[in-house]
Amino acid sequence: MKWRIDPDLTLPLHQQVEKIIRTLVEKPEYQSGLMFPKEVDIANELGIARNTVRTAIAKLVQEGILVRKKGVGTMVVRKKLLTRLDHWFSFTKEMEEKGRKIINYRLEVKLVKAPPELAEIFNIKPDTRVVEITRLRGDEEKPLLLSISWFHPRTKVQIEQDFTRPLYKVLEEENNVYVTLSREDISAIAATNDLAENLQIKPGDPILTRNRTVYSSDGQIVEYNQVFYRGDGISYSVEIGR
Amino acid sequence: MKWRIDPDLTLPLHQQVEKIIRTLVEKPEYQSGLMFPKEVDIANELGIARNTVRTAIAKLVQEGILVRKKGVGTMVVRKKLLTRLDHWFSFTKEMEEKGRKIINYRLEVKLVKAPPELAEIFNIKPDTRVVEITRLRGDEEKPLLLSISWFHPRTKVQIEQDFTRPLYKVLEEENNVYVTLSREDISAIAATNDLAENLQIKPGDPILTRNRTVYSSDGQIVEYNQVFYRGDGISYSVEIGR
DNA sequence: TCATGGTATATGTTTAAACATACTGAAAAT
DNA sequence: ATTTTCAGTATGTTTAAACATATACCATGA
Repeated sequence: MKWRIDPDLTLPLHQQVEKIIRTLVEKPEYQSGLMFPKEVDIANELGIARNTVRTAIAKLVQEGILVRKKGVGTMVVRKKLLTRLDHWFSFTKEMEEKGRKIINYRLEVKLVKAPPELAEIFNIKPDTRVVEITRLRGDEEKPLLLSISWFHPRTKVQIEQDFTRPLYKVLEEENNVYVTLSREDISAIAATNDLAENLQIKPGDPILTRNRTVYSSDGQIVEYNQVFYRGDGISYSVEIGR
Repeated sequence: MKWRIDPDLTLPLHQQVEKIIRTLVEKPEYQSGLMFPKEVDIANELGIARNTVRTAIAKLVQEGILVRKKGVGTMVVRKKLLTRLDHWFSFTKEMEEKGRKIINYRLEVKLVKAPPELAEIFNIKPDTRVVEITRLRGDEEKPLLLSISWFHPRTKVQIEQDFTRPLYKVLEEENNVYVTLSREDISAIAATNDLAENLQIKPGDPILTRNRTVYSSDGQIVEYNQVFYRGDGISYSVEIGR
């Protein structure tokens, strides 16, 4: 048996393997899309059981660093990703858990020319036509958020599809796209006139925005999404002593 | 053309077990702290291998629904939790990844009487003394965030401790507290005079706030934390065509 | 040409068994 | 009374092996 124990004395084998794989992942070959060594090979190479390698790999899959596909192999996810799929609908879910019913004020699907910034994100030619979905959603009382999504042409999303169903289900069943990861940015901005009108607040009022880049299981961009939340719409924070 | 077959017919065993455990978890006995059945028992009860039960449980642990302790057993985490530990420092990390050096403008540690709202969250008597840590952090140019933390008396955090090190390390090594989960609320507000002065912006400017309740591995509250970010400090969102 | 079908391949599932280790609590020693 | 020791318990680790299944690719036949 091989003992390559570097730092810790008796670290579990699968954690040692995890470390090894973590450094492997950094190698440019794999970063640029080369198929990762198959688990059986890694196991043989290290002289350990396949299952031990599997638990190590599983951890990295769970972290969104590796993506696996049955019958195909394992690949390194290209970008640094921040959010897991199960974080996906956190905002909506959170609101639903608070007992608020979500209703759609407006749902608009159209084909538009990709603005330059979007073209750059998608890595496509500017003015390529992409599907744009605008949603204005809220509770019975008032609109709470404005969401705008664009889909990469690769996904073959059509404007005729039924977007009233949950988006990830539509993409899976109709477009054969499996979303798994997203990168997001959150910030606070002051409402523009346009946003203020949509969300029925005053221009300059605080707005919470979230920009998401959504990736499929094979690491390719599926969707770019911007959401604008009313500052008073999401959270009922307790303000403490100040 | 292929259509949908009944999904549950040949679902993997461990996923079926996962479902079973998910419903088990809902039972009030477990919600209120009763030790969860041990994996060997579950395995015998269902007549399957221990390993299969383990993979099912592992999934729920990963989701933060269950907490396990070697030699003790498995417990249901009491509250609905939103964030995983690895999401913990996302904001700070994100900034660091963007190449910005974070510097501390102010670090203040004091013993204060718990305000009523905090006392309620901590479930302690009002005016109980708790440790409060205030941090004003930012880049070379300007402060970016104001963070205020309070620690539950149970943690035995002392004002003499060294809080310049990463907080979770301090808690682990000095207080024997292992933080694993947090519940958070994010919203946008307009800057109060006090906040505006601290963050060097104008009153009324948008601020991103995040309120976190931090739990230890045994499901008890460790820390309550409020952070106020400059609206323009966190993200460099690409604004698209509007 | 295009659809069909088969096969090699890589991951996914499941079992069983042995040993390791952290924690608890009670008994024994100080 | 306090500490130490020890055994029981529940989870953690690791191996090995067999079978299942999704995918890709190639060969065959309409």
